[in-house]
Amino acid sequence: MTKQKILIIDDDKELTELLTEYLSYEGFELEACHDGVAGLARAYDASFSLILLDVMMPKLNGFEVLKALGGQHSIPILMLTAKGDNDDRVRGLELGADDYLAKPFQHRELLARINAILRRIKIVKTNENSMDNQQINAVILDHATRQVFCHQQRVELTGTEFQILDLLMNNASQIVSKNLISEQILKRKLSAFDRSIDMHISNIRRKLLEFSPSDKLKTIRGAGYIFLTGETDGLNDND
Amino acid sequence: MTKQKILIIDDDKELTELLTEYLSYEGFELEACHDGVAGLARAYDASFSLILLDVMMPKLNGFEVLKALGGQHSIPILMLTAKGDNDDRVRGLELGADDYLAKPFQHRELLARINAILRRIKIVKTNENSMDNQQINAVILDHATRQVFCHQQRVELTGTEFQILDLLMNNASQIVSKNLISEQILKRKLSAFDRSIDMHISNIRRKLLEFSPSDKLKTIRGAGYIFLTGETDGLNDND
DNA sequence: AAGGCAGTGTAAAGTTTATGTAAAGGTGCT
DNA sequence: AGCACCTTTACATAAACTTTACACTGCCTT
Repeated sequence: MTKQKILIIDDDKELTELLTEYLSYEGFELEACHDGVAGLARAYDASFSLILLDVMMPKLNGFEVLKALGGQHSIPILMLTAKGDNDDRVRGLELGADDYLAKPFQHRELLARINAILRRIKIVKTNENSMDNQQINAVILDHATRQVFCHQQRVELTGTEFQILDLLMNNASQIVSKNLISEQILKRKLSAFDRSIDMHISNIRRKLLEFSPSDKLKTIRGAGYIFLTGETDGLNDND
Repeated sequence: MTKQKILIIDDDKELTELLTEYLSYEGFELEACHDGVAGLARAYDASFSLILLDVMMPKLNGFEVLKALGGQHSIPILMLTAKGDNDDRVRGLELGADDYLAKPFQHRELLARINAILRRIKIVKTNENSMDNQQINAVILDHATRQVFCHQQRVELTGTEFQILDLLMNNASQIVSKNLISEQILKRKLSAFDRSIDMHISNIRRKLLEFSPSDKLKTIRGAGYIFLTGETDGLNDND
């Protein structure tokens, strides 16, 4: 990953230099603006990961910059201020700031707050792309793409096979009856000589076994099937 | 949108009741736990949007809960504490908290901080899915001019085709069901033998293929379509 | 222990259903 | 009317699902 860029908007040049040095040392790339107008102009550069915004500034103060950005700005903003008073804090947050730190502050706290914001954004982004996947016993099931992986290898399943495997994995280590599978997936009562489910199970088994040494579906004669977790749950045949 | 749920973990029952009342009034749904163990158990319920976590608690304190959650927890955490000292704040943030508020606090500031965190998450999520001018897999979609380019070549799409491609690209690498396309774009329920979407997809495919060697729309039989990113995501047919 | 029986595994054949697409038909706009 | 677009129809094809058939396995009975 490339260095993350931080924009400092603060008229206190001594402070910006100090912060530049400290945060550079921590692995960020810094850029400083010394008044609100210049800062606002740079704030639209999407390459910044975060903005440190001072409140007391010439031309345009921090609150005015926040207002100009409209509260829905895509770059997170951490406000800095000499005043520590409550109303200022609330006002900044309500105008769209993500956090608020009163001067003077310890560098370490600033860093912790910066990292907290960036970390949260990263988590959200990651989660967006890989939400409802479950992994059990080397089998990964991805609902968004309807893909299945077994030991990191792509397994091609049909829609019904996918649904049955999903059902079994959602009830891993528990017996799932053919009856339930039939009603839940095939949307019909299981009738006397219906072998469809046996066939689907057989196909899932075969496809998974291409990439795995052990059978992950255990048959319980007369009762149904179990998806094995692979842990020592006494259900495994191969141990 | 449904109410957002907040989990309060704090042994001070008077405080949790007060906060429950206040935040309920502000449109949140609250649930309280009065010790770290119970709170930790509930913290895995993904239906919560945010967790308010007290530091001083019986059984398991706030820091221990944070540690147990492992710093990569998908639910944002706002720490509450009686101590206002700097080291505690930094420690909480470094352990994975998103923000830190010292007791006693004004309700309005708490609300402002909660909203700041939730707002940021919402912005990130929205941005992830709808850049105004996105390019995926050599296909550029420009909303401003409603133009589409494939490998730098202009592709003439009709309005519906554009909207469908937009929807698919906004959910690149994810299955988009015909049902969703129908309701979202055609503004009607997908009925039994409606083949419109198949036709639109067919037309988009044909037009894109004029300028690209590979089909960018993958059919998932019985489930829908996927816009392929072209990266090695295992979805491609041509590799 | 042998035999029978019901439940299961699976290859292969048979059937159904979803999709691709050309072409015709409809709709609304200029 | 002419045009652009959307929808419907129709048929071909491919994929998925079910049924059939037979082999096998475990369990019960005798």
